[in-house]
Amino acid sequence: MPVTVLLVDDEPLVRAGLRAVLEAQPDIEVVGEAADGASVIPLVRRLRPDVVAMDVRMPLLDGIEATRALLRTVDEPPRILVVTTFENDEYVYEALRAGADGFLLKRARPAEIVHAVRLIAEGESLLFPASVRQLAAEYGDDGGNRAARAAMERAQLTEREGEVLRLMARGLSNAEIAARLVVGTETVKSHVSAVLAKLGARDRTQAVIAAYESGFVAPG
Amino acid sequence: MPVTVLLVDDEPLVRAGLRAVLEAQPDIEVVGEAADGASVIPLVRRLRPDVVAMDVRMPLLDGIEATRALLRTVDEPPRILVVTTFENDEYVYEALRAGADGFLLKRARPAEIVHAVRLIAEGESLLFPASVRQLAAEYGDDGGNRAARAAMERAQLTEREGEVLRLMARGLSNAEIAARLVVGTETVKSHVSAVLAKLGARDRTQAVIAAYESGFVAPG
DNA sequence: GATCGTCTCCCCCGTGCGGGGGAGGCTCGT
DNA sequence: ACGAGCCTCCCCCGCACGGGGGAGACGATC
Repeated sequence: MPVTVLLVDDEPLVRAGLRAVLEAQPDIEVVGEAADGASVIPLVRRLRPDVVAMDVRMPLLDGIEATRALLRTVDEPPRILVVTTFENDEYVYEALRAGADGFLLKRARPAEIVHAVRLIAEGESLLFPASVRQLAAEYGDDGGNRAARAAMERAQLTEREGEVLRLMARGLSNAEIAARLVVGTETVKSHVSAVLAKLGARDRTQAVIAAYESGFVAPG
Repeated sequence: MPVTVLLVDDEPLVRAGLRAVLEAQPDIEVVGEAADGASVIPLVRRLRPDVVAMDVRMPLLDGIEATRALLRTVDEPPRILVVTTFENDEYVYEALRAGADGFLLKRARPAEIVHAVRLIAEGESLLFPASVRQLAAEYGDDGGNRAARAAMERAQLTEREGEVLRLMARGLSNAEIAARLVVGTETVKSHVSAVLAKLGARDRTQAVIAAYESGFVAPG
């Protein structure tokens, strides 16, 4: 059975584009569309899609609130893929925090969009804004430093959060990080939580993966 | 204050070599030597070293038993760095399982030995047999495939364990891995535990780091 | 002076994780 | 036929982890 998708975006053009891209796949079926966040809940109840591809910025009810509403009011809620125009959209982090499962740039290539929908449908998380990896590619992966710095800015990690992520990527526990930074473990937990939210990671392992994949830390 | 080290090895030559290498560092001090595992406990009680560099294969009491004994009978036990001649020494995994904090090949370069002692003293774990990284370097890092395969053999991961590690390195939880492999979560836990033990990793995060560092999985 | 962001620390709470055991079935090699 | 290794699943258990809140202190910015 195919993956069923509900498209939610205020721009018809975007909906049409997504539909075209997704319907080209034999295993993906677009079962409905909505133009604002408020229409989503009843549509989801009726259509029961596997995945909701949802814009963050919409009239009536934005993607964040719609995500919260879905997860709160619908049992067995669909997986939620947040779609956005802007690379550095803080609303996206809000949405991820609200329970969205993934992140997608509208300018992504069709193959990436399809890939994202499939991954989400499989129950996995897109753990890092695709933009970051793109960014690393754009910079030609010159060894990681420029790309890492840019990725940092993209994810808007503070200096302290960056330190913590680096230590996480060396395998340290919260307690060890606390000792190293000479602060309390509760403080470290705060920073770790902030890092996870900003990277869209579910746990420290995913955060470390993101650190490697983005070039924020380099292997070897 | 310097890092104090106790050397435990049945070969005087090895002890002398370690002493020479370590004493060359201003911040490291060798405070004692022992030729067998049985002598270790009283020496540790008296000298209270920060780090014990211990051979695995020794007369009277081997490194594994000595490690267990130390951790069981001494309060505030020292950090334990396991030293071995053979790259693929299953005794080492036993020792790590018994509570040793790190792993070191006798043929390692002086700088690596010093680095290992410092890391251990800082309270961190050497999470992956240094041999694996060396190995990756030996193979010239040809993209990771040959090195990864060799690293696999080095760590003696079974096929299933390799699959599990790969999924861990994609950020999947135990439950997600179980779903993916169509087995129970308890089974996945078994495999994960095996992977952690074989890699000398403390948790899945360290295992994933090891996977990246060894080239077992490639970023990008 | 007020506001914002960062860093620091605190509470409660559920649960996924990992260690410690064990055990049965399977294939393979001898 | 037997053991070895692997895969599978089970038990109990403690704890680090991560989410959800909140709050005070400081500096920069407005």
